[in-house]
Amino acid sequence: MSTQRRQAPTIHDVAQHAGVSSMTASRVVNGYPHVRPAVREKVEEAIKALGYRPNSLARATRTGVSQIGMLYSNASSSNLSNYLMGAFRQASLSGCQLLIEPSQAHPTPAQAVQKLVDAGVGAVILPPPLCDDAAILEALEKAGVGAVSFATARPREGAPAVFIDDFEGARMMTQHLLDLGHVDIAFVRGDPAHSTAQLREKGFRETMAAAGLTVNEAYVADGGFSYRGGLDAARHLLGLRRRPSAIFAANDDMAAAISAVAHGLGLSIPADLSIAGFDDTSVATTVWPELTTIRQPIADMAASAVLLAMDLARPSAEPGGHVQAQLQLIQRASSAPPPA
Amino acid sequence: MSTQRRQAPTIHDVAQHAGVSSMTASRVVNGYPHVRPAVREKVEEAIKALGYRPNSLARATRTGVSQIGMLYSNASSSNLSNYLMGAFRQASLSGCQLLIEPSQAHPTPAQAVQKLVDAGVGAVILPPPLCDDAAILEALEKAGVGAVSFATARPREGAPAVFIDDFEGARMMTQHLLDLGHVDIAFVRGDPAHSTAQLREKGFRETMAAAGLTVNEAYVADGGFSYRGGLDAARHLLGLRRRPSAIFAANDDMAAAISAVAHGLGLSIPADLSIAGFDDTSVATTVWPELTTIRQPIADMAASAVLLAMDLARPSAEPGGHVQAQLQLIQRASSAPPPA
DNA sequence: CCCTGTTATGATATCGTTATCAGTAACATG
DNA sequence: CATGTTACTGATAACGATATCATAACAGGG
Repeated sequence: MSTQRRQAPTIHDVAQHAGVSSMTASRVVNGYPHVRPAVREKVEEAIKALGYRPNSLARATRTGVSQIGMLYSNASSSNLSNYLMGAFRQASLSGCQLLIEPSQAHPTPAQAVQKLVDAGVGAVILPPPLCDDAAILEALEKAGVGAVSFATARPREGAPAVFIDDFEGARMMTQHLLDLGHVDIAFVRGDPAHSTAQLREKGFRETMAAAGLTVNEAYVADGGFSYRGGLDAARHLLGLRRRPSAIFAANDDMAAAISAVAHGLGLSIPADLSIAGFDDTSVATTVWPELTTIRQPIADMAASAVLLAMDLARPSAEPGGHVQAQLQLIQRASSAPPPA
Repeated sequence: MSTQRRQAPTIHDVAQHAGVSSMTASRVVNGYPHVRPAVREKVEEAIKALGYRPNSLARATRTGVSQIGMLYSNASSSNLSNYLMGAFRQASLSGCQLLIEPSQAHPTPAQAVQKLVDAGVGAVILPPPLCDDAAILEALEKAGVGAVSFATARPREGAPAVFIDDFEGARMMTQHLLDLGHVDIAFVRGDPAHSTAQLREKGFRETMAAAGLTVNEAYVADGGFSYRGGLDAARHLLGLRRRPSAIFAANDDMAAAISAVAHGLGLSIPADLSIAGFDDTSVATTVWPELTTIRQPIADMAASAVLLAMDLARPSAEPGGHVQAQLQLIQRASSAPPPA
């Protein structure tokens, strides 16, 4: 019978409790100036006492923050949950409404963008490869809708973007394998059409060179970023007379495929072969042993993208900044020193 | 310079355009009765002409729909993006605010729930195994906060729940393999502590029995729902003197592991061995060949859960209903008739 | 003392929507 | 014809928050 639902306290309750007007309470909540320290403290106590939390929906109606459009493509599907999670969490906090649109649900990406524009969004977030699509960017500019590039390999000057340093990530992983003592390191590259793939390969090659090692070209295989391609690459690399002691794949899907082939050949991971991936998608912790990989803070990046998009949606839209996310080397069980 | 941002039309614009009051327009938008057909039509034309879309945030402030809490656990991580996507999309449409909380970020799940209660949510959505946790349910009832069970194997009477029929899913898949002509069908079961795992095994056994086949107990292996467990199960099953012609794994992770082992043994899939999974998680389309599996409409289920939770959060909360989602057999390249 | 300016606070209007209630018109009933 | 009883419609007031403007208090300069 104790089903009395606690009504969430409003800013008026806080104001009354503190003996001030709701406007003053609002100023305290938002950290605005022109409030005497004594009053500020009194309001803060009231907030604490009542457990007040601002209602971001109501706030948004008044401040008029418009809707933010967000596209997603199947390509990033393995990281999709993190992408969505980070974006939605931030949207909730900031009280903005997120319209998500799967770009593959439309004949062309441009139509997906158009749908969002028609829905009245104030800005859109574009993941690759849409963020590098000149036609889409032009259409958005024409409609007066700002765009935030997400995880683009080539941030545009003067346009807001959130991205990682693929080169640096590949460098970190290559260095990790070198530090373990590996010398015969193979690389499975992604789809060379993606600038991301090029940067990762460059990071690998330059780090090897910096260590004074020459890259054996037989040790560089194409994997096209897919599991299927990874299978083929692994069969080639592990069938060589002189096997590499470590394989660095440009993404986790390919690394998982390499793991499968290695298992099949009776190789023990990581005792006989070290494997490294990139992205830290769910497959990295699904396969056994779990993959050493490079994690991108996708959720944080998505949250940043939402904030940038909200800035962009304001009438006083400034060019907006760039946010570069920090990468992290996640060392798991798939990498170890080479066999003696 | 064409940066004029289109102000989204409001219901007042619609009303003015149609020559009625905004209240009448609101009634039309919400499908309420007591509007003359002629007027209704006029308003609908205005809506179309102006491209009006209701502002769900503003709507929510007035209707006072509170926040909905949503927990998630790593267990369902492979379907996490669909879970989040469906929930957030519905929350956006309904203008409710979703607070998501990773249960593994707290020492005990009960603390995660408490955090949501303290935040003032009107109801929470509980995925397994939390939805079957008596202590948590009791704590929620005490706090006067309703709970919606998500994907529970045992929907509680009188409590809202969204679920699938695991038995039926296993039956569908087993029947699919039988229809292809398989007789020697092996089964890799999940963690027997999960009621889901039990139901799936039961579905397999009863369908085999219904076809007049006795299940060879050597063909039933434990996989514990993990890739690692799937590897062991596959080594056992594929090492038998008389190999099964098809293996049905109780989830996709285990099926992927079976695929990896089969590749290693030089078996061709599906020519030499058919493999079937369950859940249709991302790994099902990552591995090659892609897995035949059972898809749960997780996104739709999550959307239903949000709607149930919103009903529950209303002061006039009714016991709330049960929603059983439809399963779908997804036939991909990993299953085919047995070798001649 | 007035004048001007700054800082702190509150009153009021407003965001886009819906709940509530009052009012009108039409129609049926006695 | 008087009198309900409906079906319809709109005016007004909320929801919870902030923007804007007005006001009060106090300071310093003339």
